[in-house]
Amino acid sequence: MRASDRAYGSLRADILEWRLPPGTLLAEVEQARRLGISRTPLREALSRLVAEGLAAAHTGRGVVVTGVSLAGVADLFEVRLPLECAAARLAAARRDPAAFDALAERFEAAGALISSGGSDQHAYYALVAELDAAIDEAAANPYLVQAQRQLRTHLVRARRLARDNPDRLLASAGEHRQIAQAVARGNPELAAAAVTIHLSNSLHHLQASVPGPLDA
Amino acid sequence: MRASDRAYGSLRADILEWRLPPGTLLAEVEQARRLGISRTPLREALSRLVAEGLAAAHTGRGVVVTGVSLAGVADLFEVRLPLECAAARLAAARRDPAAFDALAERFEAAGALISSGGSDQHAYYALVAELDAAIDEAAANPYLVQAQRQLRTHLVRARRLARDNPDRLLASAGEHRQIAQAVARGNPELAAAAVTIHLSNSLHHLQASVPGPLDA
DNA sequence: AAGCGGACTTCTGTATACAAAGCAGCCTGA
DNA sequence: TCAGGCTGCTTTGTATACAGAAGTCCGCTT
Repeated sequence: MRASDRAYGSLRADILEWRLPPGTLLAEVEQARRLGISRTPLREALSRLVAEGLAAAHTGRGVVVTGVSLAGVADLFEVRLPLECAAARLAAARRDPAAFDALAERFEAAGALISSGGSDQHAYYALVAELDAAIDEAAANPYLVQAQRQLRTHLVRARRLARDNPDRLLASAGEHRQIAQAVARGNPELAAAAVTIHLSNSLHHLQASVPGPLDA
Repeated sequence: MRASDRAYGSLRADILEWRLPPGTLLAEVEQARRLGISRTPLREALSRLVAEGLAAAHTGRGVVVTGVSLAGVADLFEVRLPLECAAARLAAARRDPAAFDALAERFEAAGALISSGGSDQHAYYALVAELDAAIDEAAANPYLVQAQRQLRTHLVRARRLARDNPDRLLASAGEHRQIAQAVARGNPELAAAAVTIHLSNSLHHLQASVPGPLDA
């Protein structure tokens, strides 16, 4: 594996998990030393982060980790809604029913686990990622996948703005189950409706649980 | 201006205008010599092209210019439709009426110019780009703008698959006028409908006028 | 004659050295 | 005392040299 790929993955994970919080200056020599590589591959990693919107280049001062604001989250969902709906519609038309039936059952089990108090938030988000991946695969559209990937990257950071409580997680599991079921049944409009409901609730929860906006 | 930026812009324009046709191998040393720069900034330019989807990295063999296929165009429009509709809806809700009234009039004038036989295809596409930019600005959503930019890049190349005739250009001008009018009136659903009609016709024209698919 | 193996060639990936540009801090002059 | 400019220092941007890997071509073997 290339050093620039490792650097990119490492920095990306650090930013997504807030180990490198917004506003952090990513100086080339400093980060290169930290990751044990030279400046050349590090620069490539940084340019990828900038292209992705996770960092911004300040002329003459290096790149800084970009911020996540509440207004930005609203913008994010304005684009997510039509895109996720389109993905769900396509997936419903082209899906393998068995795969989405299985996912629906797993979301039902996850709901039971959450309500019994034994939930693992990390595992739950991994399951959500599985559903997203299954929809992407069923939609079979590289342009859609790429656009979704960009948005989901920013979504991961936005999640940290809200503190998920068990109630919301339980509701979310139910909404995801509905999405999986609709796709499994091959009903595009039902799938789009389920996605609309989920994203609407998700955004509302985010906006309601954030104390104050964080700067950029 | 940085050398890597110039190289990126130059290569991007060369690919979009088919001076570097699909399948062309972009060897680092060769391109660096051609552009009069060293390999380091050239590599950065190439990585940006790869991230954008205009080139693909073949391990051990450099990067090659990606192809445009008819199937790819269908995928492209599957994503364009929901995204452009969303942009039109947002623009209709947030627009400055005067700007879009002016654009509508210019499309009407362009239609008259086309039907009189004095059309300039390049100038017409520039006008279309102006409408796109106005919608982006009115929508005021950076995530949307970025996603659109990616798709439109590929669209520019796809246009070369079809040979535009004056009839299609005339119809296109009318459709764009309808979009501009709908946005000017502040009617989101009307704007989305106008966009749907335009994209549907546009894709149909593309698919009907292409003799055979080009490989990747 | 055809398939396989090895060495050569050429390419990318990485490191480092150099140059240029921006910023900060300080000094000087009014 | 404040404004302006200058110096030096840090930082990025670029070039080049080196190493590793992959592909290719030729020759050998079967």
